[in-house]
Amino acid sequence: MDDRKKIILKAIVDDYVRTCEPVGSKSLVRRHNLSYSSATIRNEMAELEEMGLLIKPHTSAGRMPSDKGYRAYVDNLLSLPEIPLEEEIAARQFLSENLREAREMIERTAEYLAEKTNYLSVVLSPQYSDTSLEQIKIMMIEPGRAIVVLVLSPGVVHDRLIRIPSLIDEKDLQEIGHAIERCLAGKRLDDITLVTISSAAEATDLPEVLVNQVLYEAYIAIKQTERIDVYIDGKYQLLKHPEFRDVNRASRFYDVVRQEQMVAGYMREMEQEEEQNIVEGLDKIEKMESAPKALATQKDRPAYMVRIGQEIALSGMEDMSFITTTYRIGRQISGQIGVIGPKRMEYGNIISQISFVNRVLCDVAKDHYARGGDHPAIEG
Amino acid sequence: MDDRKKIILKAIVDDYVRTCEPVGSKSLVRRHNLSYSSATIRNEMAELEEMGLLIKPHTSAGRMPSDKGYRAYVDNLLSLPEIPLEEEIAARQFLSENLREAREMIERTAEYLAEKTNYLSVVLSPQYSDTSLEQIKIMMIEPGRAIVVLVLSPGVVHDRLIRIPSLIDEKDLQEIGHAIERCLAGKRLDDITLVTISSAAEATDLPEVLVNQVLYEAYIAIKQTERIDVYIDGKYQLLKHPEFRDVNRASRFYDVVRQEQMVAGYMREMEQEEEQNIVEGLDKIEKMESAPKALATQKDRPAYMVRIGQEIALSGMEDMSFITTTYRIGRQISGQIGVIGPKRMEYGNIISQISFVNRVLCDVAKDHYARGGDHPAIEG
DNA sequence: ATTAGCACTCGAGGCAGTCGAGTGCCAATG
DNA sequence: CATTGGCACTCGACTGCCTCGAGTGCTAAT
Repeated sequence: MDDRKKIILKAIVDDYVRTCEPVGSKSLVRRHNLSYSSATIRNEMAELEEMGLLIKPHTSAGRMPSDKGYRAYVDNLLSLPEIPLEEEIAARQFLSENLREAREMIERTAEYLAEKTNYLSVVLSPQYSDTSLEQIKIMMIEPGRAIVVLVLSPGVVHDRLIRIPSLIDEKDLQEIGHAIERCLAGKRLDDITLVTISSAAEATDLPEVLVNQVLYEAYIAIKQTERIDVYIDGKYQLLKHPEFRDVNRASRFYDVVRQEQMVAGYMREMEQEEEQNIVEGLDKIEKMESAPKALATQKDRPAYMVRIGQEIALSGMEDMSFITTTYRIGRQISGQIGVIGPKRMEYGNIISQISFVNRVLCDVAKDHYARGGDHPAIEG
Repeated sequence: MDDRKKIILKAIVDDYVRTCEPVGSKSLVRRHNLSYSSATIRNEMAELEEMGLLIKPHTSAGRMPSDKGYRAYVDNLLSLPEIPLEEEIAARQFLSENLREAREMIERTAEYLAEKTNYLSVVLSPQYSDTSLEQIKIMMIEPGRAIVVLVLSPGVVHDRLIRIPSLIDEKDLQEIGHAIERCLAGKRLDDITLVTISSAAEATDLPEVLVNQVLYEAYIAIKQTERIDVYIDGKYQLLKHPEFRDVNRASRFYDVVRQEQMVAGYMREMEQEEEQNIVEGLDKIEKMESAPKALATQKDRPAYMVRIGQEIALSGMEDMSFITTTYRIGRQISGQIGVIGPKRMEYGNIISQISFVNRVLCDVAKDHYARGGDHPAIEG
């Protein structure tokens, strides 16, 4: 593809993204001050159409990008705007202000991204690979009920209410708790199974039936920590985009979004693929080719993935584009950030934003975990 | 208003709710096999219009109910369908299956209601009036961080991560925790203030600066338990209703819904009013008049409130109707259940549903709190 | 290789006419 | 005297027709 074709394709995509209307040769020349006549453009357009990059809604209309056209645009023609410093300061402030729990950080990330992009944002809570259980405490609430508090190695805390046999009293529970802790503390989550945990039973003198039930509940609580939490924001703003005029289309889309766990699962899959692509991508960059779906940017800057239309393997999303990136906090913690919008999306801008947010989130998180107990003094 | 007018008004509202189209005299006669001619109906309609119960979009169109028309319908003409027994069994099952935390119960209530009504459902987490603090435990996570676990009198558990001075070690923290518990246990939440809690400082030998900070954080954690959690479901189904064709209208509505805390606050207000109305309502029922906004049904059956159009004091909701009811679990716990839909709403059906769900929720909750530690044994 | 020019296409928008489901009103009626 | 049949009128929805403008592809000239 020669340079002129590239310029024209880029111009068409840019215009179409702005206006949502098929763009014609004449107006393209006018709007971009091109140094070719409209006839030339027409010829080029015809060729681009033959290559499958453009489509015409009907004979006498202008052209709009096909999925393949967007693909080419994203892979080769993208310009990524810089995020100004004052915005960085604001974002950092927004994410870190009055921060207490990791959950809030994730929620705010989703909120910020939705706000800035006007599309739908999805942020997955961190997954902990190679994480181990540091502490486990069980506390009596009342006869029959207790709370399990788990501390994982990167300082993450989970808790869950459980039911226990009402015969167990506070002292018994303490004892069982200590037994479990002795048995599991320091173990990797993956290594904790019903079998490992049941060995804790041997360390107590209490009747096995009682202990076993507590062990089982504790086990469930531990496994529960691996659930992915999904934070979605900006659901409604999408309605403002013209492609959502069609109610059926909108409904079909929202039917997918409702199934948050499915979206989350899909994002995790994309993460795997992204990792592969980074490797391939670096490879290709050396050979001066272009990476296919993931653009691994210079080291230390986060990579991202773009899925366009049919490429999204979630039925109901065929008309959308999905941009994701993986955030990593230290080695153990990783999660996903994503933006979903119409195919007619401001790719450059969104990719800048998502990479930017990724970076800020990591910084804030590191800060959060590092910062000790320095804290404003008590008032009143 | 004579009986015939009532029949006609009811027929018009029913038809309009079904079709969303102005209903004319002739088709009304046809559809309902009325024993009057269309001319008679026309005369009656003209009078109903004069009374402000009906409106015409233009001269030669049929009539549709005005806000006041809906009001009259809801207050006097409603027929409340019975919920069949098998649905009751299913609902009970759905709400109580594998239930661990109270939160899940509320979430599921919202889900069930949205599913059944095809409108938007809002459920507020319980508020505890006259609640006291039963236990408070503080546990060290790592230097600088701890978790506060609070148990309130109806067996409700809250927790929150806090920051503490990193100089404090596990033993100190225990000591402070016990001091707080001694000082606060059994106290009503309303009676706990920064002053009461700070008296706990005197019970320890630790440096006041350190203790004060923990006390402050614990205080925040306690106050935090009074936050209202809002569970909303069915946001998207509303899009399927024809009144949401207009994107601007939809956007305006969603702008309100996004502000969940505002909606929650408004529902709490409605609760107050409902209580008043029940009293007045009972009064009026004795005098054989009709209650205005809240229809206090026979004792033990829950009351509900209906707000129609302009009556909703949330700007952006003028085109909607809002039905709420208060659930009460025992004396101390109460919360709100609501359904929001277009004014053209199946009032009878929704009111039946919402009252029904209220009843089931209460039953399940009582069950949940009563049930001891009887639980399936450990497997594996 | 580029471009000016021309014939052709197609959707959007404006206009007139028809149709159907309404209405209000009046005079006839049991 | 409440009810009803009949009639004239209204208005939105639909249809067909026309024009306009922004496109296109193709060809011949530069």
